[in-house]
Amino acid sequence: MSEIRVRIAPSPTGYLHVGTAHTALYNWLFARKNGGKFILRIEDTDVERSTKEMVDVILDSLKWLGIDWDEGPYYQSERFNLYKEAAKKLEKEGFLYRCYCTKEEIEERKQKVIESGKAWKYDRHCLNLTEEQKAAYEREGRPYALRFKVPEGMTAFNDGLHGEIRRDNKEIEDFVVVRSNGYPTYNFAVVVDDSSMGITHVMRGEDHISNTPKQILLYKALNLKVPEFIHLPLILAEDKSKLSKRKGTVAVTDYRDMGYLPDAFVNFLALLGWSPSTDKEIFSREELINLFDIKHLSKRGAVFDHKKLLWINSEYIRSMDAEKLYDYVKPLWDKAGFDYSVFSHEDLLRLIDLIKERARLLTDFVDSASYFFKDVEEYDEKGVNKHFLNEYAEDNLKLLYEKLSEIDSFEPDVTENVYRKIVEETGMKAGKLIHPTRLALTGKTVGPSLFHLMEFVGKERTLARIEKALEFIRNRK
RNA sequence: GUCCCCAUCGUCUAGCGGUUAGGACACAGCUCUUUCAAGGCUGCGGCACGGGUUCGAUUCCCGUUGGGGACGCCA
Repeated sequence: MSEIRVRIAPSPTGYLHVGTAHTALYNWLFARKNGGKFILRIEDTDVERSTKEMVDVILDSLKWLGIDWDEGPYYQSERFNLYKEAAKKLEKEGFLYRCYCTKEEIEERKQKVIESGKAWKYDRHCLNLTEEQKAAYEREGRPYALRFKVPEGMTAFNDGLHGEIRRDNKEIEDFVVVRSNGYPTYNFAVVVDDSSMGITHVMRGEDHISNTPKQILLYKALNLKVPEFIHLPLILAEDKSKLSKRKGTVAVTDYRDMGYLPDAFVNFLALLGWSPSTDKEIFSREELINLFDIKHLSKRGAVFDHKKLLWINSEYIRSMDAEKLYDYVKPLWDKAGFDYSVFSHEDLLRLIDLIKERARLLTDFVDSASYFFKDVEEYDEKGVNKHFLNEYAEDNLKLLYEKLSEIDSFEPDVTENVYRKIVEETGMKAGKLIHPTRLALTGKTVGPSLFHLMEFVGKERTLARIEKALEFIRNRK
């Protein structure tokens, strides 16, 4: 059997869409599983809308996802000769004809047909031109597009997921192959490229099913080998329609910026429309590659479930070791302007271990951990009412200040011992000491184990913050 | 409107003629606990409908309904 060659062919008219990332991933897994090649091709034949910036974003997104390519990126804009040649050949052999219709002319006729309640299909106006008319148009210097003359008959293919899909050619209009500006259209460029790149399996979204017969017609006209087609179900928005910009976040870079881990994101994407038939949910890349199999693809579109993504992400964060996490977190701390020079690297790692138990997003390492690096600016309002403005908080904090001043080590068992002793001696509930302290030290009512976080806040800052809290309480009373 | 695709808990899914229809997320409750998470336990909840085929259909076939996609000189 010959080598498997697959590709992803994003269009640089926007960011890398999660749907594109999804098909990229499946193609990549398929190639890696079977020792094939994964090729990247940039489909930039739409010169009006394609930009270099988007090419960079797409490349960055793929890299972030850890989806590496073996060949490319190829740019369609650099392969015009191939298309030109193929078009010339097709025209010479009578598969194409020149269409001089303008957009407006077509639109006008289209409207009429639709108003009369019929389905529109290009009316072959230019196929039926007389020689005189053609000559007149040429003399006029009218630009023309090249259309494919769709023959009568039936076009069928065997989809790797859906089985046989057939379509009456009557349903297919004479589609444009080369635009009047000389650029090839998608359907044409794809065929030329997939063929010349030796693509054996075309795995793409099922929104391309309707393009496939057109492409097969072109393969046949060009006398080329037709690849295998596998049409993947789409990723759906909450309302089950195709996921789009309007319906939520679709750019891969946005997920990166929101604090998702690439491995978690890939894990989530992999499970959207494919299942390894096990009870497991968390898979390493290697496992995904080993388990990936077209037989276990789903045919129905899958709703992008943000809650599950979040859960998977938190699973990854919790099980990742601190050193690795540090690489992701450090830039975020820098960006937030945190001064972490008071901590040694080892301390920072232990700090990460402490925070990661409760983190769901990488941004949580900033949002719910600022008190390790910065002074407490404000207190949670509900917490103030509950833990500060009562009959015991002030006295307890005063007492704690005193007792904590007397110890030098702020290791968890030492500080905890201070609290336990007070509890023992006074018989009060530990919570009456712990909750006010937490609020004083962090400004929050939730967070890691108090004695563990206290270790990192340290004696000096702990005492200062208790003092500040006492002042706050006095002012509020 | 025409053509095409799809159909198991709210969501992602396992299932490939005989199962108490399994798991995960979410949700609810309990538990653990210095808070919040995490963890543990429990609960809620599903084969769209109607015909066949068969001793027997979630599973196979047909139809209905529902959802989605494509109908560009976008990709």
